[in-house]
Amino acid sequence: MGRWEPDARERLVRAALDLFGEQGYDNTAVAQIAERAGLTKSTFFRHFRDKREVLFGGQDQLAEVLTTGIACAPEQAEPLAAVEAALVAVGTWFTDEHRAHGPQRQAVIEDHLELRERSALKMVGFGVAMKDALERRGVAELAAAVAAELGVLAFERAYGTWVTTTGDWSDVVRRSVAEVRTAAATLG
Amino acid sequence: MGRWEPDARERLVRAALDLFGEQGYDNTAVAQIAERAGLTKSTFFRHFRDKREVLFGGQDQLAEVLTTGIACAPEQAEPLAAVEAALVAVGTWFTDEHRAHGPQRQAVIEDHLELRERSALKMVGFGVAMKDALERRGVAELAAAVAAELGVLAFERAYGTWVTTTGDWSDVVRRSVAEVRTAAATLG
DNA sequence: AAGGTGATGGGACTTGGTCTCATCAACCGT
DNA sequence: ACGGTTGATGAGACCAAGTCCCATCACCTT
Repeated sequence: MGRWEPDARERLVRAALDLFGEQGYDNTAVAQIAERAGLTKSTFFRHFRDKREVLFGGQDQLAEVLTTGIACAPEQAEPLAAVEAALVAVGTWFTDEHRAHGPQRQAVIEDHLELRERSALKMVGFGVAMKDALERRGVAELAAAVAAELGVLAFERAYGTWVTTTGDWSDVVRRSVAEVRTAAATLG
Repeated sequence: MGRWEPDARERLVRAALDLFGEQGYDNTAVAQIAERAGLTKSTFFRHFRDKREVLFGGQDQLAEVLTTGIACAPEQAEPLAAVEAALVAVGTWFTDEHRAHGPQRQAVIEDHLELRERSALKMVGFGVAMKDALERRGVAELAAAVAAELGVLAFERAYGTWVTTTGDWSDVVRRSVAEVRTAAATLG
């Protein structure tokens, strides 16, 4: 295991969040993050692809959750229903710590272009994951793309309200999907 | 104007595209691009925010085209119709050179994560631009978000087929919007 | 006790990106 | 024609991100 203390990855995340809050994202060097976590720059880059990723770590698992969530949805469920099921399933992945650090994490991301960029990429990844999963269910390519895109939109909106309220994730996300669905239906 | 030759920006773009094609994106240093263009690293970064941006330069204008395109759409046009009008208007911005370099540009972007990341950010920007423009027309926030998102989807699909065929942009994009619209309508 | 494994430390190295100052061409008014 | 202004460029120092390679140490297995 670790050469000294365990949980190196989590220590790095916590150190990064703290330092970003204290002195800002740009004024914080990777070496400094590692130092506070009792590690070194080398180790940081073994755990995270780059400096940005420390704020998005683990979101790759989320794509898997979405994929299996759609795959395991009831067979007769229409595309958006399957998407909704998958988004609800994400709730089991959201930890309390996630919700606690949520706002401050979002704040850092909001005012740094390179972080919004990474966020955008993650969202695209979610969309692709959902689209592929839908197609594996037999949904037509175009319909899958549209449903996935609307799913991403619903997810973003749900997450935004979830981190700023006390509501239950499943409630929030179901409401969000319903809103997006009716909006899409009453569009053309 | 320029100290020596004019069109420094375009020369940089061309040099970058050539070098990326010859030796790959990662193996090409900014200094090298600048050198081939008869300039220096300093000048490169005066024209482009970073190395990636040389492949996406000018897309900020495109956001403006979308914004004004939506603003100038017929008043009684529903959201997606306004979006369609804006997307069609983009055709006047697409140059022949754009279409010529399109495929090779896309190829470079496709297999470099950092470039797909930048692309994703641009798309988000287009979405925001369209959403804001729609809201300024009085469209409800949610409906604007949905229409904008579907617009981005239609745009991406249209661009993908446009660069690989010989069709007219307005034809391609109108068809794409129509497809997305019916797909969205027959979803829930 | 000996060897293997996996994570870490450490440091050299490349390059993206910033910053500052000097330079030079074109423009403008006199 | 002359001198000052403007704007883009050149040059180089500088910092931090990210890569690479190898030594090191804890832990586990045999």
